[in-house]
Amino acid sequence: MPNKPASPGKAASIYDVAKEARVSVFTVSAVVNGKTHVTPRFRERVEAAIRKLHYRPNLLARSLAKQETHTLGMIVPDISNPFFPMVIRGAEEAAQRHGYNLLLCNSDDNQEKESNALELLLAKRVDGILFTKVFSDLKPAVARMIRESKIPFVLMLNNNLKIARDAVVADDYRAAYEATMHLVRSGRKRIALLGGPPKVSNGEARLQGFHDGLKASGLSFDPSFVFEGDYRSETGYTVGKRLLQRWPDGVYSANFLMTVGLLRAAQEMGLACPDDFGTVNLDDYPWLDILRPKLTTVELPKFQLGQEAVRLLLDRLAGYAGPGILKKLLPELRIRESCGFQLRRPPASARR
Amino acid sequence: MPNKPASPGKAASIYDVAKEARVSVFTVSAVVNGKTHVTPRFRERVEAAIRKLHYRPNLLARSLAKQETHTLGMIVPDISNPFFPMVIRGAEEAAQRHGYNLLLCNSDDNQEKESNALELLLAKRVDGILFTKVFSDLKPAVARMIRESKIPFVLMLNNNLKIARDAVVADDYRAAYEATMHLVRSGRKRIALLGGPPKVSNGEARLQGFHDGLKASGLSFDPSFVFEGDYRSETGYTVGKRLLQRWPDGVYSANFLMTVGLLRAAQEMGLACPDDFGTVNLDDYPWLDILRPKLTTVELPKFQLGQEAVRLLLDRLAGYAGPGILKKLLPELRIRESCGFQLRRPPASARR
DNA sequence: TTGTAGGCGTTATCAA
DNA sequence: TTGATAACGCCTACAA
Repeated sequence: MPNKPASPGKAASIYDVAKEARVSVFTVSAVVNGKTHVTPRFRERVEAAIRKLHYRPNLLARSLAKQETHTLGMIVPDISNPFFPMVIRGAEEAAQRHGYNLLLCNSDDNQEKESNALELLLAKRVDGILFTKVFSDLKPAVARMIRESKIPFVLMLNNNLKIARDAVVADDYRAAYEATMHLVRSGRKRIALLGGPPKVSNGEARLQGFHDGLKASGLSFDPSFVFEGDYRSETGYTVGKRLLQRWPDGVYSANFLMTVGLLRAAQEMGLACPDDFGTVNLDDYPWLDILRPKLTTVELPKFQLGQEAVRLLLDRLAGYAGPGILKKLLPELRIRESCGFQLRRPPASARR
Repeated sequence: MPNKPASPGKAASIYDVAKEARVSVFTVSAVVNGKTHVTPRFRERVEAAIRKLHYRPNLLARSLAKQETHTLGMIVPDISNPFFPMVIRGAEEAAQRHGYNLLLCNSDDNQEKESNALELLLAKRVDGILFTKVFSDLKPAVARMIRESKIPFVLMLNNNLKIARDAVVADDYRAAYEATMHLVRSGRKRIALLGGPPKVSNGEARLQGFHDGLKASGLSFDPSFVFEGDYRSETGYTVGKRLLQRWPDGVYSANFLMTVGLLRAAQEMGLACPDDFGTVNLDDYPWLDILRPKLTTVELPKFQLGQEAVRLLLDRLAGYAGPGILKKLLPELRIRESCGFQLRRPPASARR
């Protein structure tokens, strides 16, 4: 039974348009969805009515009817961590291009918020979910929700394929390896690692890359030069102090915020970078070039990270049912000043 | 007529639960929504069925039926501009606390994307919209959409109350005034303004604050020391070069990204901060303290900006129908090193 | 090519 | 306190 006529304070519905154009809702629907089966005269009448009533399809109703929302959920730890905005832009760009929208949630790497976010996304019936999980384990309840939900998940920055079938990660082994090699190339011999939290999927790879980089350079691996942080600036500071007390001459720091803390600790201790110790930092930002010294970094392709994740998700949505896919994104070493490395060696007199 | 029994691949509906618990959908709905009118025995049966079937209410259907989504739309120029994440967090926090979610869109300060974003939010039937608009004018079509939509809008960083009834902005007059005064206090006499784009709502206030600051200090206002940018780093660089060629000894730069460009330009020109020119930068970040010199800034309360905006919106949603409200957030001067100002004057021998 | 009517999963109004 | 049943706005077989 058709709805009532458009009341003054409410948005026009497809029925209002149909009545105004003296056609059926079917015809209106056909016009709105760009079907070709409509006679020009009818089409014009409908379009005129749409303009007149300022009709705008109700996406809620459409989603309910079609059983798909064309919306992708995305859970990130914290949008105010400067790492994530570009990941989100990458995801958004890829999603938009295929007619999908992004519904974003912050989890603060907190089990409960994570669970709430997931609950919300599932209740809103998103078509698939990008789950960015840097550290901490999965609450069993959350793991179960993922398993029981019938929609595809793509894990980001976490390669625990027991959680989801597909994942896209940075190649942490490679990043640590490259960083370590560069520190060695810059003449460093007592190299420390300021890593992420322990027991994380990428922690092992990073440690291994660090280890192998030292070995390949003929240096020995000393576990007491390995320090664990949690990617936050304060921790970079406190752990950085302990770390610097061991007098390393090189540090690989596994994210930018921790590097900020590390440099603050160094300053308080009267240590200069790169003179007293060199630094390679994971992940780069356009505004870093006003830092002195300019940071030598291993950049992860953040934008691409988001893009690829969406691509995997859309493949599943398009029906791909093959085995799980793990994409590793290659990091890129960007040599600047914080290691004191020069491609062209300075004259011997000026060498350190 | 009740729906079919739960098919294997689909989520359980309220009907499935009702059948499983041998009650009506009404009772299930009452339990789900925490009504008190349900007999304990019925309630238990329903809850057991919910657990068994992993039932989760479909928010699409609920929104359609209740004609409200409990979702607020938010349009920001660019999430990867480090200014906005904290604004978003503030808005999100306030929204969550009142049972609302945020649906985020990037406009890239681009008329078409802005229009698309608005269209999407309206089609998704959000209950209200936070519209962050730093610069550029409103396309007539967009202005019309806002006017015709029956939902409340709150404008952010833009006080054009012809667009929306309520708005929350930073006090740009005050920020510019304070910054200018501080530059003068630091002994600067040839002070330049690196502002935002022209013809923007806050442009005039900023210019006036700058002007009044000079006047109050007995300095004369020279229009050729006023430069216009667009809040991007590249522009800070190019405009910064022109600006520095006029040999100012102080610059008020109206956002962080432009300051980055400005400092890069200065470096290329062999100019040192704060020795050759002092700088006050609008808007502060926790990781700025590893910059040398540490930037003296006028911070805008970003988190609070988002919070207050949501508060205004929720007031409208709660039925407030009074006159429009314009909230101005007071900036906060944070004195550090980039002006060369010392609270405790150094011995005369060391003075500049 | 166009129209009719039933379904999507809720809430809400009336009866019972 | 509970239960049928009609909205909510759209899509889509199936019929005409």
